[in-house]
Amino acid sequence: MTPTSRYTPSEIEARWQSVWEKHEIFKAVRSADKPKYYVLEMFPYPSGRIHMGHVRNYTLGDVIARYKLAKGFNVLHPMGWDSFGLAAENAAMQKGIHPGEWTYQNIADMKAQMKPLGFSLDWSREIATCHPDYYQHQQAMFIDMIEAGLIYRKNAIVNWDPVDMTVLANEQVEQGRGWRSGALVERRELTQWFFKISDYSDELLSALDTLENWPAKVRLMQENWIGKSRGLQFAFSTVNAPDGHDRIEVYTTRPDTLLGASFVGISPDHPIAKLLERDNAEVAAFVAECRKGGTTEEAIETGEKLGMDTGIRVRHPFDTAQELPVYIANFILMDYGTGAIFGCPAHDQRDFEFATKYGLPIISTYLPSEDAADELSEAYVPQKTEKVFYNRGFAGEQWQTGLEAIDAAIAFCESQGVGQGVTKFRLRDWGLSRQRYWGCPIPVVHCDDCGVVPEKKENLPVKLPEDVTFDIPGNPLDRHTEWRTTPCPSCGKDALRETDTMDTFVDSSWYYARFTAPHADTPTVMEDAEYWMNVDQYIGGVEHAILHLLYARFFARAMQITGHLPQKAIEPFDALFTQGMVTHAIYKSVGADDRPIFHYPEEVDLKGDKAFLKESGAEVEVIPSAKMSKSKNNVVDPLSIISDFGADTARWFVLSDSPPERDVEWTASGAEAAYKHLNRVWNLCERISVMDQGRTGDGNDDLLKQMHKAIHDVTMAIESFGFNAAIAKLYGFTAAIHKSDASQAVQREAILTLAQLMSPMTPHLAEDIWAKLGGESLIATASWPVADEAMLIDDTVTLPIQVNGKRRGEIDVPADMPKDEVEKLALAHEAVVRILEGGTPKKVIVVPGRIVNVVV
RNA sequence: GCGGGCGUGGUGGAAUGGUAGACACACCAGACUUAAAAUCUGUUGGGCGUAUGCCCGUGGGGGUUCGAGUCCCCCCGCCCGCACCA
Repeated sequence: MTPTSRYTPSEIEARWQSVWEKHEIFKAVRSADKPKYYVLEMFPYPSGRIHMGHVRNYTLGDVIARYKLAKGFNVLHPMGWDSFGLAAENAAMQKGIHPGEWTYQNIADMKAQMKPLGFSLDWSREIATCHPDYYQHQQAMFIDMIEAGLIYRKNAIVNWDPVDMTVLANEQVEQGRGWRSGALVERRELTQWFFKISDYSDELLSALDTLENWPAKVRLMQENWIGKSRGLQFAFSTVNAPDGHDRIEVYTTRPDTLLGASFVGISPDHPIAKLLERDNAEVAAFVAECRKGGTTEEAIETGEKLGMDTGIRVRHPFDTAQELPVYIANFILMDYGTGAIFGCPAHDQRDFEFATKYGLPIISTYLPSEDAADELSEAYVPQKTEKVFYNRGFAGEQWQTGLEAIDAAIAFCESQGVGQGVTKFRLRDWGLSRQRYWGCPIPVVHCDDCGVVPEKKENLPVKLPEDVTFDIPGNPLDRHTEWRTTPCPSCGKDALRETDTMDTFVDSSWYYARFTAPHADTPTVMEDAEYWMNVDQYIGGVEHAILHLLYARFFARAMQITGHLPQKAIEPFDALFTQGMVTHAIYKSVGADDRPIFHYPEEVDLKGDKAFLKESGAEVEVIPSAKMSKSKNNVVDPLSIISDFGADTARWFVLSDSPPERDVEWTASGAEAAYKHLNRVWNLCERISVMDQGRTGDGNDDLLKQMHKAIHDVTMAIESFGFNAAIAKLYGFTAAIHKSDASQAVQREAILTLAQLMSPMTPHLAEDIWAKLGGESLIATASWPVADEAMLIDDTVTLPIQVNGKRRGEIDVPADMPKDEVEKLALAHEAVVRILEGGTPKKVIVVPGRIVNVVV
């Protein structure tokens, strides 16, 4: 049979997209009589080009959105642009274009590239964070948050990126380097704005337990990042210390090792160290050395413990005759705990190394057993949950776990007036000031008389000036006198605007809320937020597990406090899904100068698992599956895939080959296979559409059963994010229709159902089949098919028969046959009879509908 | 170092504790064709004197169970996150 027409995705995809657009199928309108469903994919930075990662991310979201729409939900599925950021300024410097012009052009380009993919997006809600329509509301909320005490200014030692010439938050420093520039981060003292996220440490931590539909991995990463610890804070009294320092406060999570203390260490940034530094050249030199090394990779790798005896001594709180030396040590951080520790070399490897180096005593407080040697060759550091023998314990039993001993030690110390139990967090306040142009201006004014004054709300937005240049390093706002000069909102005198802008993570911390009322003249509208929030399903890369997702959780709380979000939105993302990357093989050869040459996929021919250059025929090395990267030339451009095969093929393939949480390898053969399959479905539709309508055929019930099974299986698979499994079922169902000899009516019903089940993945092809075979209205608005339970039950089942757990045969029995009859049949099976040799089995296990196991 | 995850054919991957390898790729064979492409059909975990039979097989070793890829313990390997955090 020859098809009367060919599958031409370019034609049908454009056609259906315009139909959907015309009918505003995906426009979300609040409606009291329908349950809502909010699907959100992490919005993109407008680099100007979409990549396969975007295609995968938005396809996953689109499958959910279209499925939920078919299930009768009022679906909100918006898209926007995370469009402030450094790349625009870099482009401005390199190409002499204004960052805004560059950004808006990229947005237009990317949108044009996304449209052909046919996502069910409500473009009427599109937002761009760099637009004053968006950031004026961010400025308004900033002012509210200052008033609510959620934002403050302080002098702080900050991470300074010397390449990007800006401050970075702790979260943005990776291995001592800037997360974007890769430059070694320096320390600078600046006056900065901070969000009081640390006030919410405990809350952000405990609320993680409520996020049941988040990946455990992400919750754990946040838990570790927040870093809660319980310990004892107390003071050593000093001997011969400088005036005003008759005590040194320390914090420890192991107060049970207090009797093993052999020294006190203070940070090079500790006030005492700073005091000594002033009039002691030796100390000054040492401290300078520590600071220099502090953040370098080298220092972390070698990890050499450096210390310097200050000459100061402290008294042990439980044995005042015992005096401990006070060292300045390079491994003690000023911003954790109190910036001072006591060292217990017996039970801390780092302290052990330090004590060995400087000849300090090593005193154990607990041992693995009562008769264990008290001389240690390395620190003894068991798990806190392990029971150990306390030879120098001072609270509780001699045999107890570390945890018990710590609790007992805190209680004992508190009762003796030596310090108190304290809970500390690793999470620091979020520094949001950036010395950049292309960000949301911080809406405050610095007045000589009134100090720091928030801008009046009626003066918002504080718009970025357009007339700026990037020919000089640094922030152009600093040198824009006209823009900077403004009347003080409080006294009206000439004053200066703040020239720092906000960290772009602020922009992405509330965009999900803005989508619920994207054109409102307030940041949010309560009724809309009340209706649409929370995001029912959020989808994005795991790389945002800490930064973005923690900030957004904080921001939702801050917005709730300032009246911009309802209480219910305090955790804005009900369910989170983190998808894997799209990877591709790398084709590599070695050039004349021994340098690797990376070949583009289109430059090589694949023969089996080997690859040869098209030009020369030379074999090249195939490095399996790595993240798509421009430098490795293993990038596949979605646009070329769409023009070769169509959007449906691209969508089908990224879903089909791997579970969505795992990486998927893009292969040319896989993409072609997807295309071939869609062609088969198309041809099948052609066959049925020209078939004689009066045709009766055979196996009608059989095909209908397979159809209901497919409805059931595909629905279950979609519900559980098993899109690859759903597609496997769809392959099977397609083959069943293909082989079927059923009547035209039944085949038509089957393929219409197939089209519906495929429609979340390949919406254009599905729509076309629907139209061709006379489906009612549009498939995009059709209700999801429901499996008939009665059709799922088979009359007869094939039961495998095992003897001692090994399969020896099978029997076909009616599905409702009683257990004892099944047992009789099984025992009569020739393989069982042969093995039993006339004996009787010890036991027969019949699992109805599943298996029979005979134990001999 | 701490925390988490993963390990199944040539490949990507399926398997509510119940027939391991669904589905797809690749390979091989066949049909159609002058030929090729496309399309269609079929085979494909390993082994056994070739079978409607048997043995082995989910990183390795042990255990629980009538039955383990799946649950428990130990080990090995790979991946990810965090890390001078007191």
